[in-house]
Amino acid sequence: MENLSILLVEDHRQLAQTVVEFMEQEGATVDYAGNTSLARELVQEHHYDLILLDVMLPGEDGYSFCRYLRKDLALDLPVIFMTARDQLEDKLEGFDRGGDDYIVKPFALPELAARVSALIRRQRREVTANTLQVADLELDPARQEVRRNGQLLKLSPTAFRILRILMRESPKVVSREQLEHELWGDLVPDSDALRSHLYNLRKAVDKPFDNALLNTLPGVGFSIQEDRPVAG
Amino acid sequence: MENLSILLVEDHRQLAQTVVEFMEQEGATVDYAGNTSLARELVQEHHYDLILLDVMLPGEDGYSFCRYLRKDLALDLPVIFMTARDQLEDKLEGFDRGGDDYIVKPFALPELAARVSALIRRQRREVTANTLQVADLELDPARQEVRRNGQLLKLSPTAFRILRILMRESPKVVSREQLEHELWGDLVPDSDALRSHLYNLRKAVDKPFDNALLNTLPGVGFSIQEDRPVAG
DNA sequence: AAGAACCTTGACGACTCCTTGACGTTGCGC
DNA sequence: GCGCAACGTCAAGGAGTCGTCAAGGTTCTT
Repeated sequence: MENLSILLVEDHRQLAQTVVEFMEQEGATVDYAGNTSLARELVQEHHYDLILLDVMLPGEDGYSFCRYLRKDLALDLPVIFMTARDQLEDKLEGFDRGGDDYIVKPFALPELAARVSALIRRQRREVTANTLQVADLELDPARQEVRRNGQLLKLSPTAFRILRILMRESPKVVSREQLEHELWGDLVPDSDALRSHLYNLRKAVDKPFDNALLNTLPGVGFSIQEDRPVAG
Repeated sequence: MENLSILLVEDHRQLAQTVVEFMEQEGATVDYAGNTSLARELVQEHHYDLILLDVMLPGEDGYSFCRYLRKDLALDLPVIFMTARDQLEDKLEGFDRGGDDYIVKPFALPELAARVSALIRRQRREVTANTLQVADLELDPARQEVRRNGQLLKLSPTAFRILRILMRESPKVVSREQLEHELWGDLVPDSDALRSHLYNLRKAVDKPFDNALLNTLPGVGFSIQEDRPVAG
């Protein structure tokens, strides 16, 4: 649960506070919205690893908000519905709208935490310690080794973590915010240390080779993928 | 559920048969094992998309089998525990051993099916559609890439956002107010910056090609679509 | 205790992007 | 036809971001 960034959308103040406190105690950072209009703003401005979503909300309901996430924003982060509605049709609707899990109130907080972890682990491809591969680049999480074209690369621990994030997300673009939060949580360095790490990472991964795999999209983020042709 | 290959590990004959029949009726192919030694053989010889796993089995239990899958075989396919044990510790153990979901007997078969689908869709990264398409124009939000006729276009972040909105709404016309609000919220620039962005967008999207896709409807808004008939 | 590895910080130039404003063009109402 | 408003075109300026790299300090190893 470390350095997870979670958005909680829930109109019951009491329950919301309980969940927030528990999750933060587990090491997550939690933003809270009591309705979907605030949630819509938050979701456009920040990166979240997972969303906890109540169904019955004032105004727009949770189902509709989930659909908006999937269709309009094309966000594929895990969504867990949390609701008192335990009818089969309600659950089916939740999954049908793109939800990943559906937990009925009242629930035990540790179970919620376990479901969150399970979804994050799958999303981050941490179910097994299999090696990640992008083009001729291989990362072995168990051995803490990175090879390119069979050749072992020497990376600092932080550079390794960054590369691992970029590779598991490949070919998606990873925002600076997401990287920083996953690396440091709430303790992001004052100055722009990420730039230095990226510089060193590039030096190790791309410099000794012909084609670059690590791309910068100015103002957007970074990605690792083969042959991103530069347009004129 | 089409063409899914599922392994069911369950020692209760009656329940097993019910689940098999339901899942096959939904279009899946189901192999069945009443104990983990058979399951171990099957899993090594065949590919499965997902495993439905009872906890209490003769001999080795489900937890242990799941652990074996993850650690020894390094298989990352989704695993759903199906069991009558509803205690919190049991559930936590299930997730802790690498399970993706945990459903308590008795359960409704459609709910099981929904959970299976949700896990498959996440595993395959099919949670969201990955590209928007209008005519020969394709936009991939995750990669932050736009192609026309297969050719990668270079767009500024704002131009990209505008195009994304227009393509999402296509072939509808998007008003200037809607665009400005979605781009900047309440902080719309003093001068008419949108005009510049549209100009640059057009330069990238339409200029290098024969036919224009980006249309202006004076006093109304903008749209992106092929061959818009001239209004009378 | 000495040394190595590592992370952070700061400086600098280069680059990108957004805004702004100027000017020409189109189109519609009168 | 005229005038106004909306639109297309384009360049310049400034804010912010990025690549580069070295120095200092902390932690870890030996």
